[in-house]
Amino acid sequence: MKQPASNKRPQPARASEPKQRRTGKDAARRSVCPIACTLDVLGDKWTLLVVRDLFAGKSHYHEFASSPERIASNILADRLERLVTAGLVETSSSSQRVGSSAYALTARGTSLFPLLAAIRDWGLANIAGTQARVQVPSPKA
Amino acid sequence: MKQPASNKRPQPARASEPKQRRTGKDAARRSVCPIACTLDVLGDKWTLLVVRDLFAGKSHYHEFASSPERIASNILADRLERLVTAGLVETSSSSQRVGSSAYALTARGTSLFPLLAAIRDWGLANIAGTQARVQVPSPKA
DNA sequence: CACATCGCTTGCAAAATGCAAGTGAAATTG
DNA sequence: CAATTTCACTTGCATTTTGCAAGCGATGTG
Repeated sequence: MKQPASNKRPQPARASEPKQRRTGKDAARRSVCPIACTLDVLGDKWTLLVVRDLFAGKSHYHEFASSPERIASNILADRLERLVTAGLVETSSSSQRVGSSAYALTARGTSLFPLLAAIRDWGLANIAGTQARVQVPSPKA
Repeated sequence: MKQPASNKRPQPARASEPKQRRTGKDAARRSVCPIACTLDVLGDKWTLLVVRDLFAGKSHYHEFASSPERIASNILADRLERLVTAGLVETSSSSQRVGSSAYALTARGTSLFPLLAAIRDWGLANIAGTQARVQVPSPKA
């Protein structure tokens, strides 16, 4: 126990602070930085792959699940739920099944295209062996 | 124990396959998709914040550590090491300390700027309360 | 109506993360 | 120049997230 005898900051300990751990779905925003805030939503290895698949025209659970990266089923369900919560994806209940069946990007989700394109372009230019597949869904094919 | 009696795929079990778990630092590439490959390198909540700080001119460990998001020390050390391994960052041994002291983006690291800008722009446009700070390091100030 | 498929859940082990507290060397200070 | 402070990390540990396999109910199909 070394106590340098000064420099103590005993932290008054307000009794009603829940000791916020910065993790979990309800984690507080880390800062006001737009990069940090975007990463709070999209910053992991799977979310943007689901978005990529949505841009590629996929809409069903098993289509996402059968992408070459083989996302685990529980992770996929979690990411879809988060994307819906974040307002980037909506479940079109066209066939109104029990579980949600068809997913689609919202307008806000579609606005991710430049971001996704920048990531794709960087990968193509900087990682050997990568191949482009996703195309811009041409407005008037 | 319900065994549907058919549809069994007993997986011949080649004795010499190490049962690759797709996690850890040496995880294999998940696909040839440039987006997936980029996320293999940058896909987490912290890596791009370190890159952001590097673009903002920071170069020392304690500068990254004192960013508003308060990255944990062990995570910061890990991310810097990965960035160096990935060839995006180098330790300039200008003052040749024991621990590496000054970090800087390599040319490949600098090429991340459009990606980072796209993320920043999306955040600014789509997440309320975000504020831009990072500026393009003007080539001829 | 047996069976396959779809859209998820569940259980569990392994890995990553968050946090606090070191540690050792260099720089600073008295 | 001894004492302290700062810097750049490490370490230990609890909690959370991930990966993987399996299961499960509700359709769809032959």
